[in-house]
Amino acid sequence: MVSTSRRTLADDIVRALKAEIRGGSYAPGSRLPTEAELCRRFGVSRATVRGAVKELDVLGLVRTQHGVGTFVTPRPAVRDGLERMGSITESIRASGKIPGHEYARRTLRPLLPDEAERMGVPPDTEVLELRRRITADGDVVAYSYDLIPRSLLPERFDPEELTGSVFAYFENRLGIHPTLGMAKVHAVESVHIAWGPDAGKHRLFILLDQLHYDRTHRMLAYSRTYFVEGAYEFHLVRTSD
Amino acid sequence: MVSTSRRTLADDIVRALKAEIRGGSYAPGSRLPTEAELCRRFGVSRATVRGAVKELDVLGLVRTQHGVGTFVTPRPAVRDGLERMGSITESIRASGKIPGHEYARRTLRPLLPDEAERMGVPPDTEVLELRRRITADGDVVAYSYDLIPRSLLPERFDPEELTGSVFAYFENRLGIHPTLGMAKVHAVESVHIAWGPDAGKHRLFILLDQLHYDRTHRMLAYSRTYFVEGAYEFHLVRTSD
DNA sequence: GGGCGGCGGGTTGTCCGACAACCTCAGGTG
DNA sequence: CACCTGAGGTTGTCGGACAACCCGCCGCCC
Repeated sequence: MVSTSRRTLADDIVRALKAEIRGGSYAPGSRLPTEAELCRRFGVSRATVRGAVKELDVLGLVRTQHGVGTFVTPRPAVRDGLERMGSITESIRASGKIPGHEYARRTLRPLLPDEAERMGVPPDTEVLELRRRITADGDVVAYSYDLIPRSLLPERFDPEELTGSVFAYFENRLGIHPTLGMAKVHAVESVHIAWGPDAGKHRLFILLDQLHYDRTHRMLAYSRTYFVEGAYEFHLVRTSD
Repeated sequence: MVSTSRRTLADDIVRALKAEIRGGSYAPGSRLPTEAELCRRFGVSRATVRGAVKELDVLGLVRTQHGVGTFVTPRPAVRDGLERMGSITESIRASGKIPGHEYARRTLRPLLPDEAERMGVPPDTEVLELRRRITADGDVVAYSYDLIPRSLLPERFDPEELTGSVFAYFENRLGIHPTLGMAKVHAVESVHIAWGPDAGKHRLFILLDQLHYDRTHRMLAYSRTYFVEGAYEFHLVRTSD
């Protein structure tokens, strides 16, 4: 959950209810069990249940009504969008296609001064530079350019072992969980971005110029991802108070 | 806040603390007063305070640590981005520039079948069609195209009274609060979008193809906003659990 | 002197029981 | 039929208590 510590009882309940809601156990708009019932079911006090429900409320999964009950919010068709941090690979797989990665460059080099400033790290930091293409069912979806601080990588790091999703590598190999991304969005038209067999074929892109952090605000990576216009569905859920 | 009802005590506390945090009353990373202190200060029970702090936690404004305290999260420079629903006008003003609106069309007409399907309303719905340019210090920032159901507008509606921000019109004149937007993002290259004095000058845009809702999921508007690439800083804060 | 461990105070997490505020709906009343 | 009233159920708030946890102090031991 949001807090830093281990796992609290409320967290467990949040996870359980999240899974049920997303899994469709409750029809959209239907009532959640009352707090008293949830107490019995999870064997915790009402204070704990209230904490969990409060979180689901703030997250927008449910809505509470004083004196009535709490209801699962009828979500529009698209659940998560661009505002949700997540692996591109994963979202491709979710759309029923098979993701692929083709690496063109995996080299260690010192950071240039302007890059260091953009990333907010010392100028002499050593980074791993990646260039790759991300594909879905063989079609190029995005051209990506990433810089990852050497200090995050294992002592004995072999660039060859980085073959698939960078996101998955962080999660599974390094035990690092990217949870925050700060991106700038641009429309880009250029024939110099695409390379490989499709060089020059794509020329219109959505650029995500992005800094990645974990929950402690440690800088994890700087990436520029050029999504081929039309090849990737970009959704965005926007909210206000 | 998130819940539907009036205003709860916890809501008031959330607002007060939000204002203080955003206003910089607490240094980033510093401690929030303890729950006990907040109880005394607001004259409420700990249950209420905990509800408020929980919300701030989930919203990412603070972070609680069991046995230590709760701390305001050190926010990166950019606070809100594209994922935050809000008036374009407002964000222009926030950047220190003066927003302007130039309307080219304000007409009532019935909806076309494909538009109706996209908006999820009956095919014969009458809508107000708007075409306008949004400027900052006189420079065009975006070309916008909006459709608003006639049923939301006052009985006696004069198109001429809609002169500035549509967002502000909703809030102030109609008492309607847009809180949710579902957008598709595209990169667009075309010479046929810009009109007026700058016709043909702009040809690269970021398109936000968006449906607006209020908190009860009532459809408020369908809009296509073409942001002139480079004229508007697009930030996006992405998060995961 | 330096390192280790325990202890105490402070803070958040959870529990319990109770009441207030609020909504719904059935039934009565005019 | 319209309106009021009340009972019952649900969330919001209250008060007090204890558990789990973190930190720093202090004394003990080597």
